Formats: sequence, C-alpha cells, structure tokens
Amino acid sequence: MSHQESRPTEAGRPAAGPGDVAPGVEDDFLVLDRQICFSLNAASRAFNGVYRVVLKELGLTYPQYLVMLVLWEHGTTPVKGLGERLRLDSGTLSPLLKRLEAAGLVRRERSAEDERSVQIHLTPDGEALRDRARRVPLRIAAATGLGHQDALALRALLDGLTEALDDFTRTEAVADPSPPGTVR
Amino acid sequence: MSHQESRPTEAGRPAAGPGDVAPGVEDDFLVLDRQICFSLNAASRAFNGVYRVVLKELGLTYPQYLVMLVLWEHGTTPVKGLGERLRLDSGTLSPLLKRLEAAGLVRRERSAEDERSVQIHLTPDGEALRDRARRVPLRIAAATGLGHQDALALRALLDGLTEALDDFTRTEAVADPSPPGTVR
DNA sequence: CACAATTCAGTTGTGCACAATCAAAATGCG
DNA sequence: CGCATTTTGATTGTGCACAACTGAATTGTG
Repeated sequence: MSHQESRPTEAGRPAAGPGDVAPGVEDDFLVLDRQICFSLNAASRAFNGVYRVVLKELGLTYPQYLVMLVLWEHGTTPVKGLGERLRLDSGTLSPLLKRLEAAGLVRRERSAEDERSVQIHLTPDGEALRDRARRVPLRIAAATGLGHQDALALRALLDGLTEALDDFTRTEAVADPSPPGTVR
Repeated sequence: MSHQESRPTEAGRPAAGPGDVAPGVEDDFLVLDRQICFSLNAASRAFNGVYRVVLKELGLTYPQYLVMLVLWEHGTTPVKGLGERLRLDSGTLSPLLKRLEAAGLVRRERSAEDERSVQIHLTPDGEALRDRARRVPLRIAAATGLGHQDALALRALLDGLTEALDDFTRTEAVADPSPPGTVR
C-alpha cells in the first residue's frame, strides 16, 4: 500500500566524505542528484501530507486553503488575481473554484464592467470558516518542529531558490521559442 | 449592477507594505502562514519546472527520471522496491511504469519465484539513456545557483523537515484510527 | 489439508499541475 | 466605424499523488 517505515537514509550513501566533487565519478553525479531532488520532492509531499491531515476537519485541500487565505486577506478577487498571487493558471483554478462553490464557500460572479472577468466572493459560510482556520498555522508550525526564526530562514532560502529556478526556466523558454508561424 | 468596492491595490502589489494587515495577531498568523506554505509550494513547482525543461530532451518527466535513476543505480528492481526507495505507491507507479514500458525504456516481468512480484528491467534503450542523462545533474545544479556545500546543507535541512513532518502525520494517523467495524 | 492473514500489484476515483487551445469581450489602430 | 490584437476565463488532455478497494499468490496455523 502506501509508505510505511523505511528510512529516508535507505539506499542513500551518507557520503560524509570529502566535500568536493571527486574527479571522474560521473555516476556519482546521478546518485547525488537523486538525493537532492529526492529530498525536495519528499519534503514537498510530506508537507502536503501534514496539510492534508490538518485541513481535513475544514474540508479543504491544500490548494483550496491557499485560495481561501487570499480571499480572507483581500476579499473579493477575480480569478486572474488569484492566479497571480498563487501562481496558478485557470486550468487549475477553474475546477478548484467550482468545487469551492459546490461546497458553498465562495460565489462566482461575472463582473458587470468587464464581462470577461469573474469575481470570486466569499459566502457567509466561507467567512465563517476563517475562525476555524485560525488554528491551522500553529498546528503546521508545530508539525515542522521549526521555531519562528528557523521558519523565516527557511522561507528566505526557498524564495531565493525559487527565484533562481524561475530565472532558469525563463531563460530556457526564450532560448527555444516556438515558431510563431504555427497555424491552428 | 456594478456594486463592487473598488480595490486600487488589487492588482497585486506585494511590496505595498503591511498596511492592510492592521488588526489582530491572529490574522497575522494566517498571512504569515500563507507566506511560508506558499514559499514551499512555489519552490517545489519551480524545481519541477526546471526539471521539466531539462528532461524534455530525454522524453522523461521528473518522477519517471527518479525511477530511471534507481534502475541505473541498482539494476533490476521489483515494483515494491521502487515504491520504497521513492516513497511512491502502486497507484502512482503502475501507470508510470506502463508509460516507461510503452516508451521502450523498461520491461515488466513477473518473477518466477514469487508470482506476485513484478521485476522492472532496463531495456538496451533504457541503459543507453543513461549516457544522455549524465548532463542533467550539472544543469540542475546550475539552475539552483547553489554551490555544492549549499546543496548539501539544503538537502540536510529538507531531510530533517521531512522527518518531522512524517512523524506528525504518523502520530495523527494513529490518533484517529479507522472507524467502526467496516464490514466487507 | 483447510482456512485466515499477509503480501504484492493493479484498478478506480478524486484532486492538482500544466500545456495547448478556444470563445467572448475589450482595446488599439487605421 | 471596421478589424486585428490582447485579455480573460474555460475547456481538453496528459501526467502525478493518494486513498480505497480488488484479486491473486504466499505464508502461517491448526
């Protein structure tokens, strides 16, 4: 079934040896790489698992919780605004917002000024959920085992990493643009 | 009717300062929490985007790449072994391995000893891909902008975080065990 | 041997991420 | 004004994560 015990150090060589890259060990690159990307992947999914447990009693998933946080903080927001703040596109947001609407937490409404825009409003139920959600951050913080300062440091580290990674993606994207002559 | 409270700051000015979040420490928790979990989420997806770009020329997705790394390092492995090393369950691995088999990179074969077990073998094509994959780790490392030491530190930090998070999940899991006698 | 429990892979269903595409509305330009 | 372009949201299709379940094979016990 799902993961049980099995330690993260499993097959991983502690590789507590020399700090520098030994020469002529190309295969080690593959192993080392696996450890790094695996660690990131594992942390991400472990975090997701914690949110899954904590948010279960609110009936929210983690991305749904992110959307609600934006709405609690800023009030009515168009879909585009949610996408910008959370870096999610409509392919993700559209069905997600429909599920939130089905749950009675939000209301979707076409803007009168710009008929293309869809405004997302909180319903009274959605507002009320905010009170129950206040306990969430503390429970998450407890689960991480990190103090306030460590959490801030982690956030700064991750933000810097994200910026570097996004830069790379952008660079590669313009390095190989798709031919505009594509006829549909 | 166009009753919508105009929100001049709406277009998303994160630099606008903390002016909005005036009252209540509790609300600060929600905002702060959004920043932390958002940072983790963003880093994870940014990393995924980089892998998507780098692995595109190999025709692999990131989880498929992880599976190939295990096979390159350890050779023929049962599905269960892949699941343990990568913390993935059969619901994820089964279709993934079928796609790798359809791409001609692996072969799935029932073990003769234990008919329940399915051994995953590398095909010659799968072996050959290893050479082209050797460049991947360096490109990823370049994209992160991290040095070797920083990468190791990040890995250690993430591993510690994962362990704490997994502990929490396990604790909560046993705290609320399965419901009443579910007959089947 | 019979029978229950366990192991292992697969399947189903729900939800998210992302690329590609489309339609409608707004906007810009001659 | 007429028409191309841009903006905005929705839709479609592929792939991954995970829970719950099925089913076959193995193992343990009497």
